[in-house]
Amino acid sequence: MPELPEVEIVVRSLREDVIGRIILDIKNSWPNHLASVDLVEMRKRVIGSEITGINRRGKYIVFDLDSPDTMIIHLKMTGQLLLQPATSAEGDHVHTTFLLSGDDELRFRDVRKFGRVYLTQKPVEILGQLGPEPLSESFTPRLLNEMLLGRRRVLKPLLLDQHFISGIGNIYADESLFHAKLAPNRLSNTISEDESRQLYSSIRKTLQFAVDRGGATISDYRQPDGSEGEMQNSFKVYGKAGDPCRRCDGIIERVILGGRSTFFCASCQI
DNA sequence: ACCGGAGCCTGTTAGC
DNA sequence: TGCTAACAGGCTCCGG
Repeated sequence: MPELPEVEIVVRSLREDVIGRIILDIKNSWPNHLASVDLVEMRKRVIGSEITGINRRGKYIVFDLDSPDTMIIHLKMTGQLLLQPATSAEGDHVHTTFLLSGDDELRFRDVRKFGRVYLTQKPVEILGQLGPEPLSESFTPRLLNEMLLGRRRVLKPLLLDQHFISGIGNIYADESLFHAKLAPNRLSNTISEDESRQLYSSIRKTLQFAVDRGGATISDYRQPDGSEGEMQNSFKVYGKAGDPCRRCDGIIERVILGGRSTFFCASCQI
């Protein structure tokens, strides 16, 4: 579900409301949610710790604690992190809960249960393989051009590869390729320098535009206060099969690439 | 190195 | 209306 913009919104919201709080208790009703240590170990190492920082790396949410441990959460397809009064009704599909000082609970709701909570003293072992952050200063047109030429892979699946660039998912890959006027089945080593520059700027603009709109709510995504994003109203191709292209007289098509639904206009994406 | 498929899970929707 | 199959924002593992 959530891609970089959605995770970024969650992180900003939690950073505002959760930093400085103490984790007082942890509950879990779906053991597979806890990826690196079980509940007993997790409680032993985390209860009593203060949350000192919250950051995003790719689609991972990284909680700094005032202990040697770092807690890392991945929402995968349907995960939500909700900050709610501890006295409020928990609702369905909440599998892991953190009771925080201030009488609020941070609730990890996750319908499909793909999400994961990691606890580690070596976060680099989880985050170290990720590709560059597309919105960071160090991600430059020149770097992207070199990265594309260094591979011979189909463009769309390559954009989804978190080792290549981190944070892009199925929606924003398609939207970025549309804005760059590039066909999703192009091979990366055939992208010209000019096309590469177009792709660079499309990725940056698309992601930043989505962040500015609070992310996209399709079914599950919510901000931690429960509110929805607006970006779903601005999609140009994602989920638009059969619709007229917004840029030319073509029709948006749906194909499968790398096992994922891919929406594009075959007339103007070349 | 890269690709395709299966697997992890449940809920919703499209099609018959 | 009711059942079944397909599909969903992610990612990892495996075999070829």
